[in-house]
Order: sequence, then C-alpha cells, then structure tokens
Amino acid sequence: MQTHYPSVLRTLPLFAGLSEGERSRLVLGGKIRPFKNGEPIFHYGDPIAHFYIVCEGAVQLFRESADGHEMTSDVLIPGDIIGETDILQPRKGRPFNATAAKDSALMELPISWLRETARQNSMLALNLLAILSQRTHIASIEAEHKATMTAAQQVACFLERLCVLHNFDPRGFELPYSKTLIASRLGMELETLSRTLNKIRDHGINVKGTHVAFESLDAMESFVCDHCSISDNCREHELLKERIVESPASKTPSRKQA
Amino acid sequence: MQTHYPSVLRTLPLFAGLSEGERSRLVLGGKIRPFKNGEPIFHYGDPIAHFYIVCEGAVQLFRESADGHEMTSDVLIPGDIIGETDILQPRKGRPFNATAAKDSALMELPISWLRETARQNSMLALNLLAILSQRTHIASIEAEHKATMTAAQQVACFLERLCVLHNFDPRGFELPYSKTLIASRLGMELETLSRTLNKIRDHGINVKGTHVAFESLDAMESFVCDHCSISDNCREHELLKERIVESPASKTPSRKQA
DNA sequence: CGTCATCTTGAGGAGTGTCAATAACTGTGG
DNA sequence: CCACAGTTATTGACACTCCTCAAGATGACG
Repeated sequence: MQTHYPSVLRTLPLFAGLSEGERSRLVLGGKIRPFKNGEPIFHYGDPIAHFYIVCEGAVQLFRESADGHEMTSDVLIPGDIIGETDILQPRKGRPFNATAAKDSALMELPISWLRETARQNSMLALNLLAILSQRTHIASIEAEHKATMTAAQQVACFLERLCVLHNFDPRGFELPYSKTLIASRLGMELETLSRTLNKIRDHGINVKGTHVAFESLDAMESFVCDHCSISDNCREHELLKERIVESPASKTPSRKQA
Repeated sequence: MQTHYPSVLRTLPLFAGLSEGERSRLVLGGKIRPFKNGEPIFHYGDPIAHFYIVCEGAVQLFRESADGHEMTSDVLIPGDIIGETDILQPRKGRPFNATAAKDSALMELPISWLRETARQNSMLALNLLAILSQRTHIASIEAEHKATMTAAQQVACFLERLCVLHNFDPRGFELPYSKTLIASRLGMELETLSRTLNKIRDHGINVKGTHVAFESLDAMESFVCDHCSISDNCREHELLKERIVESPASKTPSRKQA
C-alpha cells in the first residue's frame, strides 16, 4: 500500500470541503499507475470501469473518424480528471481515446465507488456539479472562439491560457508538448499553426522553435479580445499582467491558479 | 395561483424519480410567464436570480461581441432548462442573452430554491449531474462537427436532429424557426446556409422555402456519418428510419425521444 | 399597393486545407 | 564523434470553402 500521495490530491476541487478522513478513505480505494509517453490509457468504446486523476505528465483525449483523421478534444494536466462525466450516464463505452502525451502518473479509482459516494455524500455531488458546470462554460467559450476568431487569435489565446495554467514565466517559456498536438487541440493543421506562429510576432508573441516569449501584453490583449464576447475570458490577461508585475524575475512562482 | 401545469413538467428529466409531492412542492415555488416573439428574457451580465423551464415556444441563447456579431449557442424547445449550470458556480452574471424566438411560455423558479433542494435531495442533484453530463457530451460532439464537417454536412446533420427532437414527419415538415436563426445556430452566414440548402438535394434532402423533405435516408446517412467519429451520432438515423417504417403516414407520433 | 423583414443570388477575396519538398531535431549504433 | 534513420517542423504553390459586400427577389402585413 502507498504511503505518500501526489500533492495535487490535496488541492483537488473534487475533494474540496471533504474531511481529511473521507478524503483518505476515497483515495485508498485507488492506485497510482505510471504511463509511458504515447502509451494508451483506454480506447474509444472501452467499457467504463474506472476514472482517473492526472497526477503527473499530460494526457491527450481524442477521437478518430473513419478516414483516420484525429481530433483532440482536450489535453489534461495534473489536477484534471478523466471520465468524471460518465459517473452517472452509463454509456455503452468510453466516448474518446485517452493516451499519455508525456511520461505520466495517473491515480485510478473505481467509478462505482465514486457513484455510490456521490449518492450519499452531497458535498461530493455538489463538487461534481461545480466541475461539470465549469466544463460546460468553457466548452461554450471554445465553441464561440472557433466560430468567430481567426487561427492567429485562437493560437494567441491558447498560448495565454497555457502560460497561466502551467504557471510559466510569461517573459519566456518552453512549449510543454509537441506542435502537432497543439494544432490538433486547436482543430487546425500543423502547417497552419506553423505559419500562424510567425504571424503573431506583430502582436507581442515571439515564438522560435519551442520557446515562447510574450513581449507586449497590451498588444496581445487588444488582438485576442477583439472578437471575443466573453468578458471572463480576459481574466487570463489580468493574471498575466499580475504575474509580470509581481514577480518580474521569478521562474517558478509558488502559487497555483485561483 | 395556477391550477394546471404544462405537460412537459411531468416528463422533465430534472424531476425524474421524485415523488409527486416533492415535484408539486417544487413547481409551486414558480410561476409561468409568457414572452412574445423577440422579447428578451434576460441579458448577458444580468444578475442570476431565477432559472427557467421552457414550456412552450422556443428560446434563443446567444452572445454578441464588441463588433456587433451575434453568436447563437443554442435554441431551446419545450422541456429544456435555462440557467441550470449556474446553480452552484455563482458567476458575476448571466453568461449569455436569452430571447424568445417565438411566442413562448416559461416557468420561472428561484435559483436559490433549486440550490437548497439539490443540497438536501440527492435525487435532484444526481438528475442535475446527468443533465450536465449529457450537455458536456453534446458540446463535445458539436465541437468535433464544427472542426471536421463541411457546411453541407453540418446542415444535414442539424436538420436530422431537428426532425427527431421536434417529432416531425421525416417525409415533410416545416422549419420551426427562421433560417437566419438556424444559420446563427450553426455558426455560419445566412448566405452560406441558403446556398447550402440547394446543394444537399443530391443527398436526399429537399428544401424549398421553409418546407423540408427527407427523400433518401440512406443517402443522408452516408453523407453525414462519413466524417463523424461518434457512433452515437448515428442514432438519429436509426430513429428516423424507425419512424418512417413504423408510422409511414402519421403526422403527430405520440412518443417522445428516448 | 407599399413597406418592411426575410431570403436568394452573384461576384470577389481572405483564410485554411492539401500536397509535396525541404529542413531541423532525436536517438541509435558503429 | 559521426553517420544514419525516423520523427517532427517549416516552407511553398495551389485549390477550395466560406465570408463579405451588394443587388435583387420573395413573402407577410397593414
């Protein structure tokens, strides 16, 4: 039996408000499994027996159509949960493929367990509701972005969120995964992404190879927010500005996203 | 006080599994409000005090960006719920505008009430979870469609779902709302939709004015499902086929969608 | 019979996808 | 340390889809 658990489990929104006892009881029902880069976690249509908490690395969620085209719906990072939407709605099988996009560690928990707990512990059910509600909101924002923004604006917006989510230094950071994966995530072709990265230099984003540097947050802001109707979305800009002002030279800020 | 309630309230998934007593207690806390075609229900950013159940008519949910561009995220019909995602996550305000797209009747209920009930009645919380989970799944399908299907395929797919959801006769029905609204819903321009409707005649869909007739479900199926990776999605085809086989001349089938 | 909203049709252009060739990077084994 | 193969990324030329702007057609309604 494991003696130490990843720190992400302590700040997990899913377990927020639960007592230390309940939390550890839940966690004891699962085990941590390592996955090599590129290793599949499960496939589309597989039976749904477990859900996962990403502890380390990154996980690609994707589907592929008959003609072999691959469509990435999300890339998860530590703290994210896989399959929590399938706790109640018993589908025929997994609605997407999941593959490790880096060497990763996932905590695997039986889904039946979570289902029972949600039935009895209203706190957990409400946490789930909050997570799903947030997910729906983000999906709606992304749909709007795809419909109203150019490829350049989508890429700029993506790089901002990437920087905030991973707590990178806005003045310079390395892309955490391949451009192929990023392009797929954004629903565009690799060639389009490659060309786009050269065009957004005019808007304060300097990309060379895997290195990204934000050189003018003001230029970025006016560029990205123009065609976006969601004022919430501009929170990323605020967070970036705060970061740059507060810690102009720190490479590993200590706080997590709010 | 009202003496009769719309029939949609009896089959509402949100209230599934609740006793008749609990259900009527919930419903007594709200009132039915009529809205004229085009009348706003609430605006983006408004404080969130109520949620709504669509009883009659249709409701357009949309946002508009600074440049005046309007983006419809959904069109709701009787049985759908507005604002159930905001029960827990207390946002600054409404995440979209809501406007009656026809003369409509909505049941208005205080959101605090639902919040309290969800805390105490785990059945209601689980129903909410199921609804949100379903919504997330649909959002993911639509995102994929926007990314991988041509305008023609999206229109064909939309018309199918329209027919199934509204329980229309596949062999001939009238569009329930304007083409302008449909185009906005599909994230395309009215001109593109207009042109597209003439092109999909080759694929078994005959549209003239507001009249739609499905003339070859097989042609439609091979056309729509080609670039779609979600096998669930083809359930619409199955339902259409059943409908045509079982009730070749019925105009008002008696059963609802599963 | 006008007036207004809705829809259709046309021509031109911006933005992406597609195909193909080249370049840069990564790891392996001699 | 270098040569090699395999993956990943860049760049160019071209086609196609969809958006934009503009003009006309259709339909609803007083």
